[in-house]
Amino acid sequence: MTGRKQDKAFELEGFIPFRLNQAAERVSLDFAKLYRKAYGMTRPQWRTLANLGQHGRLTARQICDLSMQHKTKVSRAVADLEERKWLKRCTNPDDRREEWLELTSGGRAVFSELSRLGREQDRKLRAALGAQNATALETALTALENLTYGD
Amino acid sequence: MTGRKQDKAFELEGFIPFRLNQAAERVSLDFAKLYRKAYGMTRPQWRTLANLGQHGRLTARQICDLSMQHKTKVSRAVADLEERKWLKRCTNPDDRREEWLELTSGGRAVFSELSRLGREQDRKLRAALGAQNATALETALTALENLTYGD
DNA sequence: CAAAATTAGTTACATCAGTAACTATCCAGA
DNA sequence: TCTGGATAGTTACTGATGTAACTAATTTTG
Repeated sequence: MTGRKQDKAFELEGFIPFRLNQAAERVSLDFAKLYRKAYGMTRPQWRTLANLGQHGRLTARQICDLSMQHKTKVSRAVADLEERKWLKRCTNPDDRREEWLELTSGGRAVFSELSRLGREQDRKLRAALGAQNATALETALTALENLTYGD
Repeated sequence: MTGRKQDKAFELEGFIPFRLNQAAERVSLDFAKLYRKAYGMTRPQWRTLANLGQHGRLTARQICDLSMQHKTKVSRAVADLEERKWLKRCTNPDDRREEWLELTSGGRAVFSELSRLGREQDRKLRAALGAQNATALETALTALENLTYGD
């Protein structure tokens, strides 16, 4: 007497990984449109710039680790940002395999403007969620960040 | 006296859209590995198959709407799934632009196995989070799903 | 009822991503 | 010090993706 053509026991809508993805996609698309339209930046470029803006001088390797992006993505993002004169490279004289990366003043200006817009989006999101839901979300996100169930 | 090279006022780690993305990426990567390794499926293929498994007969347009995927993704996913004999197409005689899509018995078997694995991952995730955090997350996700702040 | 606009779905083209292979440099051990 | 192995970063190749152009069928409108 159970459903024949549908597997009623599996509902995408109740599946946490699915819902998490939908929510993240929706929320981050808004911000992606911003940096894409205003500065013609891709996601890896924004993440690279943001890490340099936040942490100051880093190597490409450190950006990979911090942003959990593949090294080819970072390599290409760095090349693009350098092309736009938003960052400068400098070989580490003590280990000439590495390059120190730093934002130029132009890059810092872009970062400053985009982080202003980011804070604004975050504020709007929190307002739309309400204080209680925002807190619930942060609690849950902290728990997710500390998960090790996959290992 | 404020930081010169870093913009202390913007911390990626406190930015909800960023954290949501990191969490979603991490969680869904685990399941993506599963359907990729076990069945050589891409994400659009899995989502297409899952929607057909859950809802029964659908048109490509309906799958686009339900899964919020671009029509070219769905078109390609449908072609691939048909190639593997996991779905069959049938032109709607009342509107010959549309095609009804349905899983074959083979497709239903794949869906059944993958949804079993999905439920298992969901269960593990909830267990790792703990009941309280899982509830907080679901509350927050529901709130996010009902957001209209972007419009 | 014929022309124009709309809709379902596919395909061509350009861009973006990851895997693996590559260069250059550094380090560790015989 | 020389040789093998590791590491930072780039690039060639291949597959995935979105935009826009396309075909075919339907609906709308004058």
